[in-house]
Amino acid sequence: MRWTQTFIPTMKESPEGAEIPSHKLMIRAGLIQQVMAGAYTYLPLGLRSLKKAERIVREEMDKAGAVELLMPALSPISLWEKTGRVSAFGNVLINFKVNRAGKQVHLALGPTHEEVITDLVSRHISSYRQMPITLYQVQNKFRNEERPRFGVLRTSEFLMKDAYSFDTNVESLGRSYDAMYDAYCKIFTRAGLKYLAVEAESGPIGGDASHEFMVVAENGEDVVVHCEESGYAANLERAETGPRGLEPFAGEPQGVKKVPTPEASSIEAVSKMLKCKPSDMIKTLIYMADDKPIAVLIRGDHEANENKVRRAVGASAVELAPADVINKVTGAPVGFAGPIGMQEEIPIWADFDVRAMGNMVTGANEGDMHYTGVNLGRDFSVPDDHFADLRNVEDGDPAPEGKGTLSLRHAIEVGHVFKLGTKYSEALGAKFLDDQEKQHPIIMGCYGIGVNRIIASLVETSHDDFGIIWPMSLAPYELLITPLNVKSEEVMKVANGLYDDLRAAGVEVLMDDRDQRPGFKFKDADLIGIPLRVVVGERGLKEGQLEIKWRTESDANMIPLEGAVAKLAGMVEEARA
RNA sequence: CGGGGUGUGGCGCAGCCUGGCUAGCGCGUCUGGUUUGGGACCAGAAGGUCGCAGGUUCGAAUCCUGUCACCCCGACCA
Repeated sequence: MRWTQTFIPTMKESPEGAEIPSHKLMIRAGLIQQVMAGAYTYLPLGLRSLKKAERIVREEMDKAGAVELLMPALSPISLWEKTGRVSAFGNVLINFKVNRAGKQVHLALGPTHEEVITDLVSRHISSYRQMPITLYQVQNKFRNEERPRFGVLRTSEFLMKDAYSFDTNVESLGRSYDAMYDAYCKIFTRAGLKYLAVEAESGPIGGDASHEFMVVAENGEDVVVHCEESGYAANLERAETGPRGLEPFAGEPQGVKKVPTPEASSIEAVSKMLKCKPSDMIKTLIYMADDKPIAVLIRGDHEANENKVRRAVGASAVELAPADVINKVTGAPVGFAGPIGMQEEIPIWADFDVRAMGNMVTGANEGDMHYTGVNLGRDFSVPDDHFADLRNVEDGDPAPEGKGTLSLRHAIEVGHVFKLGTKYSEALGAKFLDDQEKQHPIIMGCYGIGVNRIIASLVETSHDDFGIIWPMSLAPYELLITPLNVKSEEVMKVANGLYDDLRAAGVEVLMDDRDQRPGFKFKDADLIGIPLRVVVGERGLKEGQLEIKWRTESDANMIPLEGAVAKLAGMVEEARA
C-alpha cells in the first residue's frame, strides 16, 4: 500500500482525553478514532492489526478442533429470561423494544452467547455420539459498561472470540478445556504478548476449573498475584498465601479499656483518633453466610476476601450483612462491631494473622466506642478450626507450595477459560441420551478472548518514547519503504521496484511516498512502528546500497541493492515465526 | 451510581477570576517560493453558532441557572 493512497491520520499530539500509552499511541498512530465513550472506529491501519489478531485466533482455534459459526448480536429477551441473566446482567445488558407489525418485540444485544448457542445445541444435539464438540465465533459483543475507559481496553462494543464446548462427562470436559487452554497459550505467544495464565474463581464445577490469561501492565484493571520462584499465579480473588510463619504475640498484655471514638467508624478514622496503627486494629465484619450471620475478624490493614470466607465457612453464598442485621447482632451501628460482648451469639471466624496480634483495638459493640488492649484467649476466643486464610494476598506474602514470595501486579485480562457445567444446558433444556438410554444435561465450557485487547495490551506493553513497536505477527504492515526524496527519479525508480518485488515475494509492504522531509517521515515511521524499515536515499544509492533498520534496534545497517529483495523477504519470513 | 475535572477552527492550548476594540497562539490545511537524512523556512490565505438552552446586562467565551458530552478516581463488571 502506498501511504498517499490510504488513510493514516497520524498526530503529533495526543488528544486531551487519552491518558494511558496504548490509548494515546493508538490514536496518534491513526489506528482508531473515538465515536463516543466506549465506541471506536478502527481506521485502516488499526483494522489490519485487528484482523491479524483475529486470524491468529482463528488458526489456533481451528487447529484445536473448534468449529466456527456466527451468531447474531440480536436475540430475543426471552432467552435471557430463561437463564435469569436479565437481572444478573442488569443495566449491562443492552435491550430495547421495537415495533413489528403493530406488536412490540423485546430484543437484547448479546453481551456473550451462552444462551444463543445452548439454544442452538439443544435443537440439534441429542446423542452422546454427537459430542464432544467445540463451537466458536468471532463477533461483536455489547455491554453497557457503567464506565468505559482506557481507550479500547474497556468499551461497550468489542470484538470477542467466544467458544463453547459440549461434553458428555467431566473427564471429557477436562480434555476440551485443556485443548482450549493450550490454544490460548499459542495464540498469546504468537501475538508477542507476555502473559500469565492465572487461576481464577472456579464456580460450580470447583477444582482447577477456570483460568484467566493476563498481560502484566501497569495500567491493567485487574490485579494478579504472582510468584517468580514457583511460577504460582492467580487472581486476587483466588490467590492463597503459604504458611505465614507468624510468631505469637510476645508483648506485655494490657488491660481492656473502653474509649470513646465519636463518629469514627472506619479503621482510618479510629487509628487517627486513637493514634494506633491499622495493623493493631481488628476489623469485625458481619457476613450473611447462607442467610445466617457470622462474624469475621481481619487485621485492620488487611482486606477480607469473600470467596475465601465462603469456602472456609462452607456456605454456598456469602455477602456483607445489611445495616439492620448488624445493629441487631452487635447492638451497635455499623462501624463499631467487635468480638467482645455482641448482642447475639454468632459463629466467629478469624484470619490467621489475628492469632499473632496483641493489645488490639476493636469495636465495643456500642455506638462511638472502641476497646483497646484486647487480647485473644483472655478477652475473646476463636475456635482453632475457625482460623483460616480469609484475606486478600498482600505484596510480599509467602507463596503457596512453600517457596518464594508473592507479588501483586496490575494486568489486562485478554482471555478466560471456564468450566461452566450444566447451568445453561439445564436452563435451556440441552440434553442428550447416553449409551444406557439415560438423559443428562450437556456439560459445557466457555472460552473467551477479547480480540481488541490483544492489540491494546500489545501496544500498552510494547512501545518506546517514539511510538509503537509491533511484533511481525500483529504489525499492520511488515515492512516500510521510505524513499527520502520522492522527486528524485532515481530514488523512486528503486523504491517502486522494491515495492513491487517485495509484494510479489509475499511481503506486506507500506511505502511512504508522501512528499515530506525525511525527518517528518522517520517520526511517523517510529510512531506507527512497522517492524522493518528500508530507506531509499540518494546517498546510499551512489554506493548501490539500501539502509535497513529494525524498529526494535537503534542502529541502521546498509545492505547492497543487489539481492535486497530476497534478503528482505527472508528477514521478514524469519521474523514471522 | 458517588467524588473530581474539562468542553474555545481538524489537534493541542491561552483568554474566563475582575463582562467591553475585529476571540488569540502553536501544530495541521491551502497557494506561491526557497529547502530536502530525524516533525524546515519565508510570504499570503481559508477555517469558529466559544458544547447546548435559558437568564442577568446597554453589552456575555467571561456572571447565573439548567442541560448534554467527554476524561480521571472510586463502586460495579457474566
